[in-house]
Amino acid sequence: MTEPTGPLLSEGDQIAQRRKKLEQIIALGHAPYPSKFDWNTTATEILNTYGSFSKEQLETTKIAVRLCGRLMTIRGHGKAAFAHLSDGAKRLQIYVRLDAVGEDNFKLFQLLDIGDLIGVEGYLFRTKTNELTVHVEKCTLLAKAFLPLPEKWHGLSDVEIRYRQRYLDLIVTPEVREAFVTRGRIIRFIRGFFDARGYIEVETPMMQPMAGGALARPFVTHHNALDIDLYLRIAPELYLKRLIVGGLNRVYEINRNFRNEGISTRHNPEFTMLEFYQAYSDYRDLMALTEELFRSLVQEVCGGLRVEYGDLEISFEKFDCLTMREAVVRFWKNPSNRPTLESLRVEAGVRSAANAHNQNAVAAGSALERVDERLSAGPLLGALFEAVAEKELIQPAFISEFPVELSPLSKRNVDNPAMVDRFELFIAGMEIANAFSELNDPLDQRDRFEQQLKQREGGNEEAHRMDEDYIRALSYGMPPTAGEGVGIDRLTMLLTNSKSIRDVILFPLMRPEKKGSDSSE
RNA sequence: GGGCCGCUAGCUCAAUUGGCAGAGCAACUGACUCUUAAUCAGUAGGUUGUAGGUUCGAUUCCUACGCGGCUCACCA
Repeated sequence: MTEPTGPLLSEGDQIAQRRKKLEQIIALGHAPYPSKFDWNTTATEILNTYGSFSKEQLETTKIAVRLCGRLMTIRGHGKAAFAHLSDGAKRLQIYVRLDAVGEDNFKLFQLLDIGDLIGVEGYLFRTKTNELTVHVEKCTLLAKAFLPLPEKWHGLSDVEIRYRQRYLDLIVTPEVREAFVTRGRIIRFIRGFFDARGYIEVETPMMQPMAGGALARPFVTHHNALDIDLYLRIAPELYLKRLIVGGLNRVYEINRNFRNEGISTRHNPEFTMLEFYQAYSDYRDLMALTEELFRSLVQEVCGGLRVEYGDLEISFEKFDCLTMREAVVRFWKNPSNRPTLESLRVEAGVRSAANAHNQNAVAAGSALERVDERLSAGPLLGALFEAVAEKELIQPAFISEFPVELSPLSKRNVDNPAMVDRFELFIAGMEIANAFSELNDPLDQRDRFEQQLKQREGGNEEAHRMDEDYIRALSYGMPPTAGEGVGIDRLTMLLTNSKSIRDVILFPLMRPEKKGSDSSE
């Protein structure tokens, strides 16, 4: 026979077989790729509606159905066959027999493969084993699958293929579909939550002449007509606060941020953030709002306030509230050199704590992370917190009292200007949210930017840049405002019990697949 | 970027000290009109991630590279 052309053929014999079958189907007079199937129900709908109907009920009231989906299994018995049809969400069994569909249609059915998309019409009945099944009277090919699906029993377990070919993962792994359905519900719930509270959803630039609002390295791109470099945003923060200046007193945005950093189970270069800003409020107001948001969200999505996360059980019934200093003291491992709350108020105390911590770290081998004692007092406290406490914060905990050096956009604490009015929410050892009272003093903001510039000159590529227009905006007067960011991907991980961020991002960034070999073909 | 691990048929996995590369599912041929991991009989399917090296002989040992996973660093 003449060899069919095309790149697919080189991938294996099964593809050639399926192409041949399609030729035969066409020869039988069927359209290979019809544009429509006139369905009136789905597998999910049938199972929901008639799942409780008895055999007798279905016999007396013959329920006619037309549905379509993907063939997931076929069990042939000569002149009859059972198969399962998936609508994406659920599978419904179908029963095709020669005397019910007729000889021509049965020929078509015999040319179908697992993976094909088909439509069937018939009526519902229950089999001997009491499974709700469609007694098919006619089946139609809607699209042929040339590539075989992964094995029906073990499914697809190669994670690389799962991420690279997510479509395939979605076809054969029901939990994956579930996770992304949940992600959609989470985002929808959040929108409803803020809409109900008078917030306006806005969209601010993803491409910015200067990447600000966070401390991170940006991606660079170029606009040809203006001949300028642009940065993919690392945060929407400074734009959202410009809107507060403009009188949009409550705004939120759910959108992508891009950070040119490493990839891990908790980091994807593009990730989704919720940011919201509320005028005439401070960070304490947001703490209350955050608790309310999380409790109602978890209740809605998980049906209760306790969720399983790996080996952990997370309870959203109670949110802990600690200062950074308190957290360091509480989770300090070695009782013989544990610092006191008071000692961590002053630089000397922080330094001796850092020194003691590093001694503990040496004693503990590689189990404890060391801190860089060259840091100044504020960042050193932050480093101590990360090394000592962060991973221990399993149950929801607000951490407050951040050093000003770590927070160039936050308002100083009235009583202690070395600290800012800020909190972060930690759950399962992950930072989930970050909020603060926004710095609205343009002079202080300029000073903070200057400090950042010095760090940048010192080689810190993540330090913030000077944003003159942002200072100009603040100079028109910004009301006292509180703002918060919530990492949607990590939140989704928690609520879908996913241990990798890649399991909640449909198409996580992967190194491109290497092209098949050389130029000789 | 560092460390550790993995890569064998379309999929899921085997292969003894280095000695003919196998099974199940999927596919193909045949039987079978209530099966559900359908069953039964038979057939085909491989440059063992890539490139080198050691060896009479490499899936197995060594080196480099590629891709991925976990982990550490950085961050959210």
